[in-house]
Amino acid sequence: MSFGDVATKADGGGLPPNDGGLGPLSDRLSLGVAARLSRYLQVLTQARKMGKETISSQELSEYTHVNSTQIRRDLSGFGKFGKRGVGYNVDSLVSQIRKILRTSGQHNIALFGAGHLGRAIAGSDIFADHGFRVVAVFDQDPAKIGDQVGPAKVLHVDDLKLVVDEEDIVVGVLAVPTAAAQELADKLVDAGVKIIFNYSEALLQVPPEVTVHTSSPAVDLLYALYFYLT
Amino acid sequence: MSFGDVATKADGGGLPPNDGGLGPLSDRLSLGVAARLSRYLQVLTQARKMGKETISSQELSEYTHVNSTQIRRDLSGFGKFGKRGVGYNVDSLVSQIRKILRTSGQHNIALFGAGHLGRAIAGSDIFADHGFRVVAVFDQDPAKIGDQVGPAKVLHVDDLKLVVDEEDIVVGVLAVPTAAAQELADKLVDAGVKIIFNYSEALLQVPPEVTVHTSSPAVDLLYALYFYLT
DNA sequence: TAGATTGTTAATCGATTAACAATC
DNA sequence: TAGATTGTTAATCGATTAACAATC
Repeated sequence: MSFGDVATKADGGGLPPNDGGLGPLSDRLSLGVAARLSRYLQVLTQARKMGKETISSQELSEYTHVNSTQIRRDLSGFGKFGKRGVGYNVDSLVSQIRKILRTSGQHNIALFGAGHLGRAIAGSDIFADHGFRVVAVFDQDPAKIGDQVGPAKVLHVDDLKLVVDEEDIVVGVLAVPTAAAQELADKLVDAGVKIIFNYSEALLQVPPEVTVHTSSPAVDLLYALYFYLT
Repeated sequence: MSFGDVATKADGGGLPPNDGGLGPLSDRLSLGVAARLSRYLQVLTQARKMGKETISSQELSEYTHVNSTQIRRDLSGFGKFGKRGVGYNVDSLVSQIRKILRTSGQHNIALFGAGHLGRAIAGSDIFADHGFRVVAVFDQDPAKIGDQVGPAKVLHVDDLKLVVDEEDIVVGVLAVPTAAAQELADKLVDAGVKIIFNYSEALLQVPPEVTVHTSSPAVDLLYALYFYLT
């Protein structure tokens, strides 16, 4: 899909071969690099919360399951962030990676569904720690409208378009039953959201310019289980 | 960086050339293959629920973001599951992949945390659809003990070891605050759980024989956002 | 048949790994 | 210094992709 196309474009055909790994010429990271950098960021953010000041590629490797050589390689492509014999400064590495991923700022998200899952999401730090703010919660149940959910009040779906516009919302999170997901995805698309984070099991149909990410804990479990069983 | 040598080796190696891709000789799947097969399974399971009888590699590709050629390649390594001009039978592909992943049976899981997230997990089909059954829920809050959460009643932590033994539980899910996660992970390890699914942000320390998977929705969002922003 | 889609080949690209000099 | 860890090279392996004959 849209991701597939990105991959082919990533390092465009016949570019100058002397450009090391990732010079400033290539304006877009490869899918793999972007995914791994995001992963490092997660661990670094938490390590910082725990008061850790430096971290080695070996430690990062243990938490991310990414080979330590590759971590050093990924990072050294953008600068010499580490100190030999010491490791990487957690704070400064967080800023560097945020800069590389261009996600230094705050991003507003709209959440659909004020059930258990929606409340869990709105009340957690998981998104907040990475600069995502739940600025609006919607639910189709009229009884829930006005409820306080995390930092926001539950709004009526009819207000969606207005809020997306006003709050400059790019990401929509679907924490609703599978049966309702497609209908609400359509509304999110219609309102102008570009990224949909789907916590239902529905296989969503969206236009090509919209990216869907479906959460799949069971898939991860199956995968882990396979390696346990063999 | 051009490796002309690779080309010469491609067919030059002295190995039996007729062993297709993945004969029965290789007893363990590579990480990548196992991950992708799990992914296909998720989509197939949902497609089946929706009444779909056949699916093409192209359709699977759209939902999984895996290249369609690679899907055909992954599958053809284990047998000729598809029908040219038609696609794959959803039902039979589900069984085949389950067989390959050796996850055809039921697996019991223990859930820690009877808050919003715990209740959302216990009440959803996400795990159930893939053969995972929440057989026990634990919480440290005495007030919650005895509560009905999804299909199970909330138990006291002291019963953990007993239940893990009796119910043959291999997987533990942590849906608890970050501050409590390490302590409970220790208890799960002590009780004999081999796979921990961590929904907190804690960086868990566990012995090498235990696998930790930390859920990271924000990481996935950062990643998606990068490609939207660039 | 005619259209669609698999199974497979061949080529290229990116990931992985070991090893080690540089250096904090 | 001595120990640790980065930054980097070189080699191999697996993933990705286009293309197309086979065949339903």
